[in-house]
Amino acid sequence: MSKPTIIDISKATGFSKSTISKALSDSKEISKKTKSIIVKYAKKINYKPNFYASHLRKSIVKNVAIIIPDILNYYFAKVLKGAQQEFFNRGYDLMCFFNEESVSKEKKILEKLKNGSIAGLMISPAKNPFSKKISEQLIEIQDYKIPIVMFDRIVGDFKCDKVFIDDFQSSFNIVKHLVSKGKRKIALVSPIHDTLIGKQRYDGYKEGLKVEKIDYDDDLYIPLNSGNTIQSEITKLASSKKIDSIICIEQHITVAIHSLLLNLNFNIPKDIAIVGFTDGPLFEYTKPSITSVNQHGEYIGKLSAKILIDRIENNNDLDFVEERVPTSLTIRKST
Amino acid sequence: MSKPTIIDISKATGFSKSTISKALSDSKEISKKTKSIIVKYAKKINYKPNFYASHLRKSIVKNVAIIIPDILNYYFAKVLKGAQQEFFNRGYDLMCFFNEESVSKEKKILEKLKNGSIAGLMISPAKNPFSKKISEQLIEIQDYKIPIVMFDRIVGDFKCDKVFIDDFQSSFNIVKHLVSKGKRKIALVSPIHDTLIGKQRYDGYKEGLKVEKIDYDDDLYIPLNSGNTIQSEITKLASSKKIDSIICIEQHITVAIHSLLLNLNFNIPKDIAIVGFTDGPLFEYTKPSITSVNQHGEYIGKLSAKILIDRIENNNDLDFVEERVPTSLTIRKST
DNA sequence: TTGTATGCGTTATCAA
DNA sequence: TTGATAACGCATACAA
Repeated sequence: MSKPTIIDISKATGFSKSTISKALSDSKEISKKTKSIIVKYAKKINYKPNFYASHLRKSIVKNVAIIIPDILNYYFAKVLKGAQQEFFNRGYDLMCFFNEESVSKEKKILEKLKNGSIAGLMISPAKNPFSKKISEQLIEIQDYKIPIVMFDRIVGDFKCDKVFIDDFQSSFNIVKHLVSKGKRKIALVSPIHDTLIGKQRYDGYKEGLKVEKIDYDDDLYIPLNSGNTIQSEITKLASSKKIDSIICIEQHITVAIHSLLLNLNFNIPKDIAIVGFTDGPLFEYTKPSITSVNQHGEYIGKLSAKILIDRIENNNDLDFVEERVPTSLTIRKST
Repeated sequence: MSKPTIIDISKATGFSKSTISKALSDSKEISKKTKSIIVKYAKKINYKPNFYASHLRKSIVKNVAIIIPDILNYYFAKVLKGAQQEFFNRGYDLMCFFNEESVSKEKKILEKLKNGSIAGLMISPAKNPFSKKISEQLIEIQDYKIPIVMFDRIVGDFKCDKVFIDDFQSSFNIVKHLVSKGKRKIALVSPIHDTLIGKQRYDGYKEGLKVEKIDYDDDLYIPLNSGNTIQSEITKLASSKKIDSIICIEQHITVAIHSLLLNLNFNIPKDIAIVGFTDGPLFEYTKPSITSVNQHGEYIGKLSAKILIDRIENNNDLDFVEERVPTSLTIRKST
C-alpha cells in the first residue's frame, strides 16, 4: 500500500481536503466531532503528512546539518551526541557530514548544502591553512539566510555565532594545579603550536607561570612539528632534572610520553607529573591514570544546537554571540 | 537576497519555466546556445533547485537514516563513518539518530521516520528484551516501501537485509590462536551471555576447544551479571593456576582484568595471556598491549550502505541477504 | 463550521 | 526547439 494522503482521508470521510488538513493540525475552526472522525480515520490508515509537500508549502525546514572533522575523535563524537539530543528534542532532523580533514571534501559538502535542504549549519572546519575558499562558501550559505554556528575550531575573521572552549584558562588552570602539587619546572608539549587554539593554550601557560612567579624558560616549551623529536627531547629534559612536570596538548602523544617516562624508570607523579587533554576514556586505563582537561564535548554540542535553533526560529538580527565554555580538570594519579 | 528560483531565471532570460528546467537538467531537447545562456545565468545568481519542490514532484528521495545505539562506542562510530562515506559518494544524505539503548527513544525516532522523509533505514536496535513493539514499527516502515538494513544487532525473526560479524568464527579463531601460543587452559568472560551474540561467541569458543581436543570445563566459563564478581573469580582461577589465558568479550572489562593480573604480579602473556574485542585504540596503549578481535566497523557500515542503496534504487524483490562478515585478530603483546 | 480556490517550485506531458 | 499547462500533497485566505 502506498503512502496515504489527505485526499484518501477526504474520500473516505466525505469531508473536503481543507477540512482534513485543518482537523489534522487541530485547528479550532473545526468541530470536535469532525475532528475526532478524521483523526481516528487518519490513525487507522496510519496517515503521516508528506514531508516534502508540507515543507514546500510552509517553506519552513526542520533540517539541520553538522560538519565534523572526524567522528572517531572522541571529543567530536561527544559534540555530535549532545547536538543530536538537543535537535531531536526540538523536532529537528540532523544530517551528519565528516570532512576527514580534507578541504576538498568539505567544499563538496558545503556545495551540496546550498541546495536549501537545511535550515541551519553547525560546523567545525577542517584544518586549513588557506581558509579563504571555505569562508566564501559559508558566506554564500549565509546569503540564503541559513544561520551558521561554528564550534571548537574557529575561523577568526568569519562572522557567525561561535562556541569554543576557554583554551587560555585551561592551561592556566593546569599550571596552578601543578604548582599546588609542588611542581615548578613545567614543560609544555604542543603539536598544534601553529593554530589559534595552540597559541591560546601557550598564552595561558605563560600567564600561569607569571602568576605563580615562575620564570618562563623557552627550553621547556616544546612545539612539535614532525612529531619524532619528543622522545629524545623528553629524555634529555627528564634525565637532567630540568623538568618535574609535563603538560601535553594531544592525547596520543600524552600516552606516548607516559610510556616513555615509565620505561626510563621515572616515577609518575613523584618525579614527573603529567597532564593531558581529552574527553575520552584513554587516560583512565593507563597506569598510573592521567589527569586531564575535560573539554565538555556534549555540552558544547548542546549549546551550539541551542544557539542555532534560536537563530533559526527567531531569525533575529542580534549580534553574533561568542560562547567561551570553561573546561574542568579531572584529577587522576599522574599529578 | 532570498533563494533564486526558476522563475527568476525565466524572467531574466526571457525563456519559459519549462525551458529553464529542461536546460538545467541538461535535456537534449534544448539547443546548446539556449542552454549555455541559461546555465551561465543560473551560475551567476547561484541558483540551486529547491530541494523540497523537486522531491515532491519527482517523489524520489535521496535521504536515508541511521539509528545507532551509542556514538561514543568506537565500533559504532566506525560503522557510521563507513556508512556516511558510502552514502555521500552515492549522493545520499544521511540523518543520524542515537537510541542510547532506550527502547522508548527508539520508538520516538521510528515514529518520526514514518513521515516519509527517508528512502531507506539502517538500524542497530537498542538492547531490548521485548522486541515486539519495535518490530511492529519497522514493519510499518516497510509497508511504505522503505527498505531496512539491520546491522550488528540482529532481531532474529524480523525480515530484512542483515549485516553482522561472524561471532562464532571470531571466538573460534581466538582459541586456535591461543593454542598456537601453547595455551590450553582458556577462560571465557562474557557480560553478554544472554544475547544472541554472546551465545554465538560461546559456541565458537566451545567448538574451538573441541577441535583442539581440549575438554570443556564449565568453571572456566564466566558469564557476568552484575559485573562485580570478576575480581575474585579471576584471582582465584589465576592463583590456583587453573587458567593460562583469558578471552574477554567486552573492552573495558578486558582492561580491568589486565590491570588486575598485573597487580597480582602475573606476567602477561607468559603466565596468563589475554584477548579482547574492540575496534578502538584502547588496547594499543596498555602495557603490554592487548591482542584483539577487529570487528571491521567501517566495512560493516560501507557494506550495509551499499546493500541499502541497492534495494532503494533497484527496488527488487530478491530475497533478503544476510552478510556475515569475518573478523580478524590483531595480535599484540598480550598473547 | 465547512468548502473552494490558489500557490509553494519543480518536472513531465503535450502542443505549438 | 520551445512553451503552456497540469500535477506532486499540503496549507491558507477567503467564500459560503
